[in-house]
Amino acid sequence: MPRSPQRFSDPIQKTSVVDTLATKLRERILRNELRAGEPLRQEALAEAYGVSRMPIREAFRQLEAEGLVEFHPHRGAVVSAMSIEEAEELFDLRLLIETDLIARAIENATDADRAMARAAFEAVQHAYSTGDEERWGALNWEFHKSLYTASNRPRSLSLLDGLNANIDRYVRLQLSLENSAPDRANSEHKQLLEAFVGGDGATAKSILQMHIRDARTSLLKALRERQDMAVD
Amino acid sequence: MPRSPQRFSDPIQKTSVVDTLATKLRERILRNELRAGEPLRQEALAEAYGVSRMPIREAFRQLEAEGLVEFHPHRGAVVSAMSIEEAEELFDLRLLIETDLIARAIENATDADRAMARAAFEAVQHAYSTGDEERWGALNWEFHKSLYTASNRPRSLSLLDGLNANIDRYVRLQLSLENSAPDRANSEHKQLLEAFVGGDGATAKSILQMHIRDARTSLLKALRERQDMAVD
DNA sequence: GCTAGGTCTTTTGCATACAAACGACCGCAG
DNA sequence: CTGCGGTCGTTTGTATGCAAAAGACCTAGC
Repeated sequence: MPRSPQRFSDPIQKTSVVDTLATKLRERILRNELRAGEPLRQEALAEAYGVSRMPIREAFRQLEAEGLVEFHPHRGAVVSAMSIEEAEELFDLRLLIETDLIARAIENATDADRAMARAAFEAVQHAYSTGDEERWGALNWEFHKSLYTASNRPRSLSLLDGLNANIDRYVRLQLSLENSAPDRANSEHKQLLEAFVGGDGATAKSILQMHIRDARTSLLKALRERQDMAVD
Repeated sequence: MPRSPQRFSDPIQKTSVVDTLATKLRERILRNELRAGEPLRQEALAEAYGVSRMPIREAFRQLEAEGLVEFHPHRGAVVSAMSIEEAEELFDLRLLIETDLIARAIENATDADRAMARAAFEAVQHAYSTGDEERWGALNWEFHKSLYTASNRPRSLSLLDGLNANIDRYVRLQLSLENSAPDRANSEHKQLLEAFVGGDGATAKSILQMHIRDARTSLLKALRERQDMAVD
């Protein structure tokens, strides 16, 4: 029942079906539309997206590697569980890796890198001031990444991308519970940008450390307060 | 041409075909039997393993997520490239994460954990003294992991597992070039074990730091000396 | 009433089939 | 000789089909 001769109405379609599916499913998991523990039926999803089960299965494998899905032989895939412990652990990993990267990045940063960081900063600010929460999360992460690109550490960056996706599940949950988080984050971002542009590695590192710790603390607090409805 | 009624002669077969394939392919990549840049033909591998292309593709996705394979739409999969820069980066990540974990682990370690670490240590020693190089690598990693299990950080551990697999490609290359690496590693392991068992977090952390840095240095040296034949 | 076993249904796992994409080769024109 | 376009072979991408596993339900025996 799918299979129109040309599969997409959108004329330009760069990515493969599997990647598209992975992106769509990932987004639904992050939105908590597909809840933790929920079984992912291959046939049902295939029908919903108008594809066969094969690309769905491959997308599952990808999401499994990202940690968003668990795949059990002969028992199918489920959205992976969330827990406060995991959130803590994810933040600690971010803390370690990001603070290391920002120091390296500052060593190598050129004017172009600093300009990019400033632009990314302003994009977050803008989303923040217009109250575009949906975008704020993504732009927030883009800003952080802009501070690390000059480190020239592709592997660490893609690892962080993965961590961020996982953390995003918790952050979105937090945003749905309480709204104060972006306020502090945004004021801290300004300091962070200044330190980065100023080229002071040690200061930037300690501000970033504080920044991530603050985010961690406020997230955990929010999650604990609504533990019942939030995780599991 | 595959498809005998029951697919495996070996009576007990816990894992799915995809996992088995992923393991076999991973091992071949680590052994450098499948060299960096080498294209992985689905049909050829399927025939070689007596399966169809579907599980092969799924195994590719898994290996891609582990960083051992690159998958390009409509152009197939190739064994991912190696580079000295990547080796450096991987070691730096290990350094960050492992030193953090060992401190946490020492906080929580029980007698059972310490006993496990000692047992793992002795296993490496044994492989070392019998010159069983093939096993030394795996046991070496098992020993390291035994120092971190008490940290109760499943996510970090599986992340490290992935890093280790990638590093293993380089380490095996090093071992094929020169043999001195395990000597120093083994003497350092003893100190490491003592510090861990002694419960002194700061000391253990700094010994581990040195240990990983030494491994990093000697690996990079070996790779640089034979850069031509080694990477790429 | 509760457990053990058996059948039926659902769902997965993998094989196969076919269409579309890519790349190599070849001829042709400049 | 070189660059360009078309054709063919190879390889990938995805749909479909079928066998086997897992789980639900139902019955029978204790």
